[in-house]
Amino acid sequence: MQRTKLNLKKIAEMLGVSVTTVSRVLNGQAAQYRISLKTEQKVMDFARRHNFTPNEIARNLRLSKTNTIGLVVPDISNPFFASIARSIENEARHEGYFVFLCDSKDDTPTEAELIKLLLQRKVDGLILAPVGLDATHLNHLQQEGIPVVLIDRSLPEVSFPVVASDNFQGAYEAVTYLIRHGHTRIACLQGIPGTTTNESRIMGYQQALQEASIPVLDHYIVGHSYGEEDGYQSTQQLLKMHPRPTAFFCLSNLISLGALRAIAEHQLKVPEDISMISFDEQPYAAFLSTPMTTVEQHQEDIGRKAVQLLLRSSPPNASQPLLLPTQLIQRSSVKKIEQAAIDTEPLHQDKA
Amino acid sequence: MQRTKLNLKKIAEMLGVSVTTVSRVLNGQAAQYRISLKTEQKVMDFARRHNFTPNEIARNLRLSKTNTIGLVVPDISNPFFASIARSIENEARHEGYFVFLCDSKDDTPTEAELIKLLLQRKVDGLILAPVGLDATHLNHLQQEGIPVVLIDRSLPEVSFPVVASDNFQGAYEAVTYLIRHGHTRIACLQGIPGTTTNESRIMGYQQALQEASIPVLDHYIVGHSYGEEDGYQSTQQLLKMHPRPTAFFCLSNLISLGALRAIAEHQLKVPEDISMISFDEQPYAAFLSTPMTTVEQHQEDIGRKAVQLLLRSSPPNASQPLLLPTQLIQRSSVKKIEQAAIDTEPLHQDKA
DNA sequence: GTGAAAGCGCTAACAC
DNA sequence: GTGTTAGCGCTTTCAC
Repeated sequence: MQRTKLNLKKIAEMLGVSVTTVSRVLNGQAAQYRISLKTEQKVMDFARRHNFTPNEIARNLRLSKTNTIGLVVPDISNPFFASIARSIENEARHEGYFVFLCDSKDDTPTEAELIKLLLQRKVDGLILAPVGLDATHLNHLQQEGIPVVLIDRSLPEVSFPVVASDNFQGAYEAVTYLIRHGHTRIACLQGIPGTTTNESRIMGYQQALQEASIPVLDHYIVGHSYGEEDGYQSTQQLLKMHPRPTAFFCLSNLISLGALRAIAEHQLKVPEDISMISFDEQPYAAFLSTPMTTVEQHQEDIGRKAVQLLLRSSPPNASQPLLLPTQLIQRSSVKKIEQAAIDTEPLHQDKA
Repeated sequence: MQRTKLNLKKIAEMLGVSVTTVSRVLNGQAAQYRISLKTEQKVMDFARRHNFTPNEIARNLRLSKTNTIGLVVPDISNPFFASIARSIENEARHEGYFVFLCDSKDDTPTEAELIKLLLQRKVDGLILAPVGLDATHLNHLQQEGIPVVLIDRSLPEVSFPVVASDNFQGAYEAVTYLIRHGHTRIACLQGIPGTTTNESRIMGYQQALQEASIPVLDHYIVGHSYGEEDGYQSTQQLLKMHPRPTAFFCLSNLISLGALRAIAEHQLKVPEDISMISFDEQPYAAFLSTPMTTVEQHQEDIGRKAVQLLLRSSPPNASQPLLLPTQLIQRSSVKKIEQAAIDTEPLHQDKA
């Protein structure tokens, strides 16, 4: 644009005013400091003409505030986190913040490293979807005095505010639905064992079974991660069992995709041979070879709430996790099994 | 951690050395400046014990370098861009950069605003997937002297380096494939008209038709955006036509989802009634009610190349767009139509 | 081997 | 109404 980069000082010199005045005008404090309209115009005009805006880095340093937040997610290519990221970016920008996107690849050391670097970068806040197995690096964080909000997953050892779906309730409803359709041999294809999200869902699963007096079989709970491959492996394992489960409860969209792949390889059909319910609603769920019954989470809400909590919360550490409701979306991946009759009162609302 | 935040000066005082020395040690320049091992150890130990790292913002200001890059995409919740974002974040971090995630919502003014703010934030580089209809704000950018790389879409008026799929070739192969399966009434459900990505695909589509001496019908090219709803509307429109197209070539994953919805509503089946090929391979493509034949793009490569180009390119403006090959993934959404025989030599490799 | 001091560009307390 | 100036925390030139 111009030979030498502009700055407040140069502008002040050129305009014959002081740096202070330029700064004030540019920050919209002209009125507040009773700067004459003439001076204000002069500065504004110049800035506009030369397309000048103050150096943010200098402001950041001076004000000890960067207007940035760090977002760390396990996998941004997972549509679930992509939606959350979108919502967070949106909400943050409305508040004048930019967000650093970081992908931890579900690896705790990477997560710890990212957090360290973000702090070094002086982000004003941190939104984490932690891997969730180890909390030592998070405990460290507590003393840094920087606002932190956890999303999706949490850790018992840590007392940051949490925004997540009501995983217990979502799982409970899904499994209850399966039971009402006559299923008793219900497998659970889990995500990462030991993480709060996973455990809440498992508890919902178990609770539903127990209430129906169906024994909880440990070997019906399989899997180690939320990925596609894991769903595939878990299914291979489950299909070998005798008696075989009649229904799969998959704890993520990717797991269910892996399960579908394995089921197809075995020439089996959903729901004729295997009934299925999957966590995470997806745009394509309705168009799968068998439209999938899903437990929908509201990513928009999770993201929005997380930012609001981060930016507005007066108490740095909230106590109660903010649990957002899920919704069971009924399609046709669950077969009604005859021999069970149970009561038939409607429990869930339809959609789609 | 400690009462008053540490900084170089305080450390220097406490250790009885100068700020310079502390800075040098912490930057690994101890050897270079022949600092005594004793001093070095003293500083290092202190830093480690107090978990001290230099304030990045201050460094940024001093060095006029932020080690950040801005990423602007039209929709981060679109799996296509989510994958690219992941790849970019990864590659960038390997190079020591952080990335600001920005979602333009396919809105040019928003895009322009974001770019302005990112420049103010002094990002070291910009990776843009531009909306692609208006280039005025990008022309502006040219003079800022900041490295810019465009991905996915480009603009004729602008001369930034571009990394994208070979859209012409991808479309050409897909449509040729349809033609070889006997289709002549092939509709194209396009994205945003006037954008290079869209036009390249349209040209590939037309070229394939022309080579087969099939007339190009303007009213067979429908749609205005890459979204699901647009695919739905376009399909409604196409299904009303007489004669009806026998094949749909959809220019995005979301468009094809919308098309599937409309087709289902009309009680039609893929591929019996309508054959389909969709741009963008997706994990679920194989599990749709009819496994979808797709044109796969390599998002990983796009992201990686973009970062490399951005960070390594000596010439600020590259000339030739970097075109990455696509791959046709054959599944079963294309029906063979009898009355056409054509030659049968194999043209494409299979996968999945 | 080490240090003093200038300055990156900005804001704000304090003057007048 | 406007200006002077002291830093924010760091790097680096130049000096010894």
